[in-house]
Amino acid sequence: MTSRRTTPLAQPVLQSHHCTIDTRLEKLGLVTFFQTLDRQSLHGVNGLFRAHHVRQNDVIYRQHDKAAYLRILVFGAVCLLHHTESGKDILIDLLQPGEYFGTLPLLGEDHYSETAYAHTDCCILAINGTDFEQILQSHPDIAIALIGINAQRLKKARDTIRHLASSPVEKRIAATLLSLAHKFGIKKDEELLVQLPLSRKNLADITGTTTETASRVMSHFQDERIIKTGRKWVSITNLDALKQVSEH
Amino acid sequence: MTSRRTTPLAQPVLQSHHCTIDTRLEKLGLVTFFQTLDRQSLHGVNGLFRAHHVRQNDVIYRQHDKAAYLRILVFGAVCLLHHTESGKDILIDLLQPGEYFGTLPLLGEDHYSETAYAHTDCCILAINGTDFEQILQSHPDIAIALIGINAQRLKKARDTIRHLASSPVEKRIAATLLSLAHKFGIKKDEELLVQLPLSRKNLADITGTTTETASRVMSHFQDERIIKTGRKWVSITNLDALKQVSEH
DNA sequence: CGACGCTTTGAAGGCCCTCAAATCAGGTGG
DNA sequence: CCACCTGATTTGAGGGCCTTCAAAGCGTCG
Repeated sequence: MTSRRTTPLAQPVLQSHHCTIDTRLEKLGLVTFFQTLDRQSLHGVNGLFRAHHVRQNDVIYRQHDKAAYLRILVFGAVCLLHHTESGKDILIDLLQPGEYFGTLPLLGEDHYSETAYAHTDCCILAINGTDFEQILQSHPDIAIALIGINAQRLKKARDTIRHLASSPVEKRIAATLLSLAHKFGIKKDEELLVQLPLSRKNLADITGTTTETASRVMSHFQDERIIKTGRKWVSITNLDALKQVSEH
Repeated sequence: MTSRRTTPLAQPVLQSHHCTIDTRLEKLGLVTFFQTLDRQSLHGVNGLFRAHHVRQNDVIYRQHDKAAYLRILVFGAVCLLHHTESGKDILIDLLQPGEYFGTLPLLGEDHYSETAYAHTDCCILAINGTDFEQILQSHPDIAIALIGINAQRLKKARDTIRHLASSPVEKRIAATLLSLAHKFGIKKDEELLVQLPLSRKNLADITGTTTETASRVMSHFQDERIIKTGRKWVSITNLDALKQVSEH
């Protein structure tokens, strides 16, 4: 290690083996709505997807573009965000491998209502509307599972609304850190490291506040020994204290 | 008219004919996810629903109750709201006839995540999980339509998030009035009357503000001749001006 | 008519945004 | 390996939007 890096984040690199048939099948099987499929059906479904590699910060699709593909993240992290007329961005979600995104006219939306970009280097599978409709028509189970996933997402969105409408910034940020730790956290020593580049601006866009306020809150949490944090990384050192703040 | 009522709202009364077979079929057919069914299938589906009458302010189900029925509103208006620990309520949605609400474990949620109550007297159809699963399994079209409806709801929730995170109260209230007018508005003279009891507190709970602030904004709009308003009613007199405020 | 509850209005104060500038980490190229 | 440069983060001061608390006004219903 001759490097001077101080970030504790692992920096995974996208390699060819991430898109072998085996990995693809594994990730497809991970997607909740394909979980009921056996290996053979999975093979059939796999053939309908095309794989793409995208570099960090590359845009995958833009808000208002015509909805053309449903996508599944195989490797990396994808960021979904809304642009508002006022210029402020809202970070809707950060996705991990196995999650789906994008939409299709078939699913009731003619245009993407958010922009998706590669938060890190990514490998992504895409399927068009015709092929996906074929899958849904022949596997009602998958359609039902998809309904369930969407219900979860709706619930999550409503939680966000509740927080925005009734919680002060400190509480919202605490709740956001907990949810990110739940999704991207890995145990490291006695800490819970959020394995994901996460800037103050990212945090601000998730919680609907400003970079400066997010910074102030994070500094405060660090003073209280609840977290350790640096440039684009966070590690939670006192989970209970953070929960306390988020519930207060 | 010997009454001293000054509210311009019509006060529809729940009567027996609202739950005749014909009305039930009509409303079932109205629900987006049953739109593809022919009359005969609709008859079959209808047999699986049970009708209930509820009085204004009666609770239909409570947040955290075990999810047991999917419901369809046939007559009246239903109000969905979240309770927060801090005691503040968030009004998620006001439903009109033809909309569905409630959920089922089948759809990915074991418990209701909001409370539903009758905003006016209502007639409601309910179906249990077993029967609904049977419908979904035999009609993939319906499952797909349901996915579309949920996508719409998710989109709407994200719009709300965007507004809460980046718009001042006045803009949020203007947007809310427009959306309510779109859903419940009826032309009356040169105005657009929102045919729904709507208190300042209701408005505040939808927009994530307080009764007092909602009142101040509404008074301001009335001063500007954009709306006419009174106890639990609103009528929009200058739609363009309201749009202007909401877009600013 | 009388009372309850919805609505309005006022004043004070706090939370958070805005604007501005300094500091710092990490990558780059010499 | 070091100096520089870019972009992220921190910190401060000021001010505005909204909430909170209080109290008065007024429509509706019994």
